Amino acid sequence: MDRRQRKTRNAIFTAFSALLSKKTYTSITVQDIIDEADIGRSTFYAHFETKDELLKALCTDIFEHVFSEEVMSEEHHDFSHHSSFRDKVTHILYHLKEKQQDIRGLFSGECGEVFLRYLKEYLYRVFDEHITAEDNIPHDYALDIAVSCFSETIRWWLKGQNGYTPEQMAGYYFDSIKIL
Amino acid sequence: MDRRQRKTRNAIFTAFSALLSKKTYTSITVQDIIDEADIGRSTFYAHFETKDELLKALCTDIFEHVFSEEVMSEEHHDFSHHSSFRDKVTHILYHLKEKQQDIRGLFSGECGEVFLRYLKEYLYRVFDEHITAEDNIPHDYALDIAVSCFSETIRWWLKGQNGYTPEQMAGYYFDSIKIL
DNA sequence: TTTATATAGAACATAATGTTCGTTATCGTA
DNA sequence: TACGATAACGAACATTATGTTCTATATAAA
Repeated sequence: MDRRQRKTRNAIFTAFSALLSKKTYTSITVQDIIDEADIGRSTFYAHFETKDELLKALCTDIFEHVFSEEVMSEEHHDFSHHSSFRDKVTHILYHLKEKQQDIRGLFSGECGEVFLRYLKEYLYRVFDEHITAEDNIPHDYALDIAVSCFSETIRWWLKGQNGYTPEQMAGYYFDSIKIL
Repeated sequence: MDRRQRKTRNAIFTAFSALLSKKTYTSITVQDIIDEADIGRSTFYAHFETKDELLKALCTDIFEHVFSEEVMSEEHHDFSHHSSFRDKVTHILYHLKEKQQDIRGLFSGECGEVFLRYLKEYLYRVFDEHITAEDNIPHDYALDIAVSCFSETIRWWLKGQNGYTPEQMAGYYFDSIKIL
């Protein structure tokens, strides 16, 4: 990828993230992004067909980090092997904490729908093997519940003052759901 | 309220619901609603300032029924007294089933965000007194989990072929969550 | 019947989207 | 470092949807 393209793409992402922390998704116009990123109009459309595409690209960008195996900070190194499901969950929470600035704006408002759908797509893949068949309860229902409870846990965590550690949140999560 | 107003308002609601089952919220234009409802342009704006206001009004309309005490069908008469929390939940599920045609379109797509926020507002009020303090788990977190798991239960239920009864769904719900 | 008001519908202003194209700047490479 | 490719610029334009205004007409309530 051309250095100019990388630079522009990055400028758009940064501008978009900054705007999302100031105003709501629908109220942000392409013009706003162009002004904030300080790029030409046609340049924006050369990169993204629509504002929605940009949102999706930003989500993909974030999730590629959040669900990566790599270890960023020192402190959560212990959970990176994630032998157990609980360790895996904790590992994801550490990654989310690192990206919390970018994520906060995405959770609320109208783009929450898109963001959540993407988040859940990833979570379905990760959680699937860990949800074991329960008596009477349909498997896909149990998976739905496990996934949406976890995304709700993330939302609650990031929305607050964030005085809780990833380990604590994993604890709350596992203490709330019977089916885990 | 003038009979003409009632008629128009109803035509708009019906048209909007019909459109929602065909296409997505953002792709629906005011013009689409006007055409479908067969009303004049200025008439629409006399009733609703924006498409979002219409969506909110429709949600309010539906929830006023869903969370009402009244009993519609015969079969769920037994749950209308809702002495226990479980009975109350079952009662709500019966009401949701009656409105399922209107609700399906609202759950998916971009208006899902708005619909869910409204749904959860009601659920918070209903559930609050039934979520008792647990050891270690913050009360508002427990409430969040209870509410979002229930709305996910509803989503899962209405999305499927709906071969499950309200009683069964209440059962699944209570069997999934520890904190109830 | 009368009075009030809701609706129809055309015309208009506004605002955002998305495209086009000639020019300029920057990149990767020979 | 010079050259060819291509990305960015930015003005101009077409298109589309929004929301407003106004007058004539139809319908409701009394």
